[in-house]
Amino acid sequence: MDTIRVRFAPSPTGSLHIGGARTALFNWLYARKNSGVFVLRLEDTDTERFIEAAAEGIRSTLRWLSLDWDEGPDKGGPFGPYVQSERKALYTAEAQRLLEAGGAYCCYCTPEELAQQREEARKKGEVPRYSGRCRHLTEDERQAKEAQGIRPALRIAAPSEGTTVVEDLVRGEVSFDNRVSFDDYIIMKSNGMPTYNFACVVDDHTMGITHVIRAEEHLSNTPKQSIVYRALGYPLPQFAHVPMILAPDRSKLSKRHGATAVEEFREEGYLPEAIVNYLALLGWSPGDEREVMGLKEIVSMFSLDSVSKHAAIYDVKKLTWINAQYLSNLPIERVVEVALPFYQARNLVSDHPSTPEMGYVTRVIDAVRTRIHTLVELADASASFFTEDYPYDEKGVRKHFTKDGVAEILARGRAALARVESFTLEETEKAYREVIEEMGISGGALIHPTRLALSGRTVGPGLFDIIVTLGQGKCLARLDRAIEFVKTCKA
RNA sequence: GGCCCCAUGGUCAAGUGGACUAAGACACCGGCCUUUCACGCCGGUAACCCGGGUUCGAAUCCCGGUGGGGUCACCA
Repeated sequence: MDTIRVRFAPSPTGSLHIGGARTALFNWLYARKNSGVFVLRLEDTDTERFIEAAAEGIRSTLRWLSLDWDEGPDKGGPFGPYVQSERKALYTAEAQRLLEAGGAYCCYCTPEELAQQREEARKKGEVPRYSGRCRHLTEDERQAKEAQGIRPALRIAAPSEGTTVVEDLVRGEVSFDNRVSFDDYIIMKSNGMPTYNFACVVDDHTMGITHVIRAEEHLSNTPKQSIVYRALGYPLPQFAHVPMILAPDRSKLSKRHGATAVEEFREEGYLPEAIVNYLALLGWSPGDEREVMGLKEIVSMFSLDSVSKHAAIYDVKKLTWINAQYLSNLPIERVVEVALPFYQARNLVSDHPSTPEMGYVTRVIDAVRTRIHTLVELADASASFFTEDYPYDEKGVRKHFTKDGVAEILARGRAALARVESFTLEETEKAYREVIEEMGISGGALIHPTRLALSGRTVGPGLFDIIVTLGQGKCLARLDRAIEFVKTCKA
């Protein structure tokens, strides 16, 4: 059996959003599962909307998600180039071949005329369709247009009767009535660039793509492409139209819906492991109760048969939960690796941390990581471990610092910690328990003010984890500062 | 509007004619654990869009309706 070849073909007009990422993921999964080849191709035939930086942005996002491609721009491969604007000659040649075979014709209508025709059709309540006006131009008429210097676009001579059936791996047979489903659509623009429905077919064929896996929005394009395949004499690939990802208001994803770009999730502190895991679960399921799965496990389970047909609405809450799962269960080294930039951006950790500094960061992260959902939350929640200049939570101050005798209690705690020789979890806790017993107070009466004193917060890791992580020196200094602060509170 | 796709809790989703008194997860609500907050554990609320068929039997098959989505560019 021939090697399976799939491709992800984004157009560099913006950043990669989660819908595109999911399509890329399914292609990648299918390739990896079947020992196939995953091709990346850039569809940049729209010179108007092309954004220079977008191509590299998309590539780096894919890399970040660890969706690596076997052939593509930057990487090369036997079917290159992998950028459509560099394949113009190929499209021109194939279009010419089609023109000569009578499968296509020159259209001299201007975009303005066409827009007007559409408008008129719409007014009359008719379906806007190209009239076919230029299809039957005589040679003289054609020459006249050429003489006027009009650059023609190329239209395909589409069949106007019969049906076109698309064989789809997730939807089965889908048939389209040729009389009403499309008209003589343009395959080459007057500027010499191919349109999507043409370039896509030429590339998929010449790149040996065996399975076209893409979002459902392309399903109604498929009969058009199918006609191009036939007209050019290409064999048809397998098609699989995967369900779309919709915004929470059930509409198509757009920038209007807040964070939809993968990069935004990255900035908010989501891990690639979590994003990829969540995306895999949107429109696909392993068939059992598994949810938190690494890419390797997903690959082993993946199949187009188990891809669902209906669109899925994405739910940030579940993504956030998965993110939290990874944050607390991934090897600590990995969490430190991805978290470090967030600490550095806040100037909590130096740009080139020393070994002891890294050791400290690691201990802090390990103490805090089960309580937060994102890396932003992680850095925020542990900020006070890295600065002596942290504020005290206002509500906490009212609750714990204004009680009678707090200064005394903190002072006793400080004295107890000062006496501890081996600054461990067991010893520090033992010292504190003794204070509690001696003073005849509840544990909370000492523990809560101390947490506030040491971290400025009322929530967070277990108190003795905080104490041991900070170390004796910092603890004593922070308690001194808090005791002074408590005194000013009363005044 | 034409064409196409889809339809299980708020969301993801299992289910492929009898094991459905319909899994599981997120979210939500209780409780337990605990020095706080989380984590974890236990429990709860909540769904087969509607109407016709087919069948001994339908969430599952067929038809119609309704609803949602997509698409109808010299965009991809």
